[in-house]
Amino acid sequence: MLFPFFRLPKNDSASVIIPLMTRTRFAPSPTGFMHVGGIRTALFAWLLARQSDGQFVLRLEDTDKNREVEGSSEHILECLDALGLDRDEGVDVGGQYAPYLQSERLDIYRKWAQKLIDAGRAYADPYTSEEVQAFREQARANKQPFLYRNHRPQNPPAWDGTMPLRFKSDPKDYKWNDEVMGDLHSGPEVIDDFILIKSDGYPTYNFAHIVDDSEMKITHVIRGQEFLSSMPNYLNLYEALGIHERPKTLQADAMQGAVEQRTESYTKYDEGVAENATQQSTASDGGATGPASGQTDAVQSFRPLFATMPHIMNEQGNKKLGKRDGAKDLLDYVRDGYLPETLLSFIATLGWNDGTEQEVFTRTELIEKFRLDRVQHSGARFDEKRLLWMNGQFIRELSLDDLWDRVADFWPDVARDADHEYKRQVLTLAQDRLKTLHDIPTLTSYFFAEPEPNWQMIDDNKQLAKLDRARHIELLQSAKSMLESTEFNAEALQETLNNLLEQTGEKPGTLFSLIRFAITWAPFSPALPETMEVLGRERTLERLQKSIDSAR
RNA sequence: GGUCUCAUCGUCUAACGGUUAGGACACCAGGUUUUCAUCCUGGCAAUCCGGGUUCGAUUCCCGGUGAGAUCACCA
Repeated sequence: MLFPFFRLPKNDSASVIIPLMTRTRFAPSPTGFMHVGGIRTALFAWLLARQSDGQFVLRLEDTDKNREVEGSSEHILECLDALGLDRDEGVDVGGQYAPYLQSERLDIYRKWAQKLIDAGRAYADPYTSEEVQAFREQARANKQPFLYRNHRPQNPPAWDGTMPLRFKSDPKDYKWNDEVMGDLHSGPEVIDDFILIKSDGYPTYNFAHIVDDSEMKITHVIRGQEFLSSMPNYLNLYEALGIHERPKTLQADAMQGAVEQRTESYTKYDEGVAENATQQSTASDGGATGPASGQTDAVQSFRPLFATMPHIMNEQGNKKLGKRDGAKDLLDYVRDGYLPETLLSFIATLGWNDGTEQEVFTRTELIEKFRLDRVQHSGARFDEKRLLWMNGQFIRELSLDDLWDRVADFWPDVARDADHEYKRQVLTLAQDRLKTLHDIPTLTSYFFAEPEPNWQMIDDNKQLAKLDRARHIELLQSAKSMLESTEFNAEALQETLNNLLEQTGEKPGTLFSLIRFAITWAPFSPALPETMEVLGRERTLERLQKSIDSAR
């Protein structure tokens, strides 16, 4: 019922969808490397912010000091940077709601917790973890779901910070709307007294994210399906904190107010024009939660909209993709020669499409076309073959200059000191054969180093195996003598090769394969005339002779 | 076990209740006067099952079944 987009009535042109001013956040915990699942959540949040001139916030949820992994904060930033997901606010760039590191916000959580205690909605948990565990096992033995609130202490001690602080829940039915999943509902049986603050003084995710999203005026919470079953608890906590759903009318007003100024907003990101965001939030009558709005305190109490992403499944399709189940570090894909554009497009289309038959999207297209209500409800499997195909598509679209810059780290060692212009020629030939930048060495090595003849390759070839060795040599000798008097450009070479074809009476598949092997000794290579042109007369003829000499 | 979510070719997916169920990846075949690749053409291949509503159901409803998630002092 609450849609983040407002569709204008159709006038003369096609209908225009005006995005609501959004503040989204990506809030990972620094507990290891990032995989496609995490980065997709970040991407969608980023797209939502960018398509509405909103803000994208990076918050780090480092409240579990036991699971924290050294260096993962830097890793997260590296991943976001690799895909060009820039932050408007966050741990690395600051912002008016700093700090964005949860471990530096403990006093804030403490303050909010105190409000709950004062209101009688939070209490100290007097049990030891062993005692709670016993309750849990008892419930299991009775085939009952475990609910802590069934053991809620009659007279809990005053909370001194050494015990966990629990939420005193108020179990009830809930109905709510999810921007992706649609209308959802739950019963009281799933609501429980969960822990707000742990005995080590850190808040749990369940508490901290609600506090922070509210303080940071987040409008859209995007997260995975694993949080769906916690939603009723969150709704109960929002209620206890007096944070209400954003009224529909206010939202509509906000969008209406934004209409005049937003009609051209799509192109602003690419043009680097985003600084009028604050003006707009003022103009939108406080409905848009711009930080500079004079009415932010009123806005602050609104609950964000929720968008639940389907899981990305492992390759067997039987489990949520996870770090322990073969999920790869996103940066590994970059190291393996996948383009950021590919990853962006691929990850976006993992559970989303625009309803047309378009398969590949540029960054700008994603910003224009992404819609939460077109996100899939069911989990999608990660298909590396499709990723490979898509990468080839993007590589072929690159200009030579662009490709040149990107392959700098992928050349084989033998190419290190090669002539700049020569390397560019080689790259030109290789471009439409590359699937990843990592393919560069296998595709180009023989342009830089003399290949070792390997007649086994010829004997393994179906066509060439039909001829005997003497014929192989005879053909190569004919080729060599004809090529000696040929100008070494692709056109002339092609003509010579055609003449040779006529003269020898061989089929192209036979003759050209033989020559190709004798020159490259590689399983595959670019077209023959072009290859010879780039190699040059001297080297081509030398290699032919060497191959003839090595025949056994 | 409780609760929640999901269900179209092998995979990713499209289809205001009326389509020969469309596209893409993969695979197979053919073509582009060499191979691998690119590119082009063609082929294979799907609505989980059972009821109901309807003139008509992939689509709406109910029930199965299957899959996933969750039930932490993790996020």
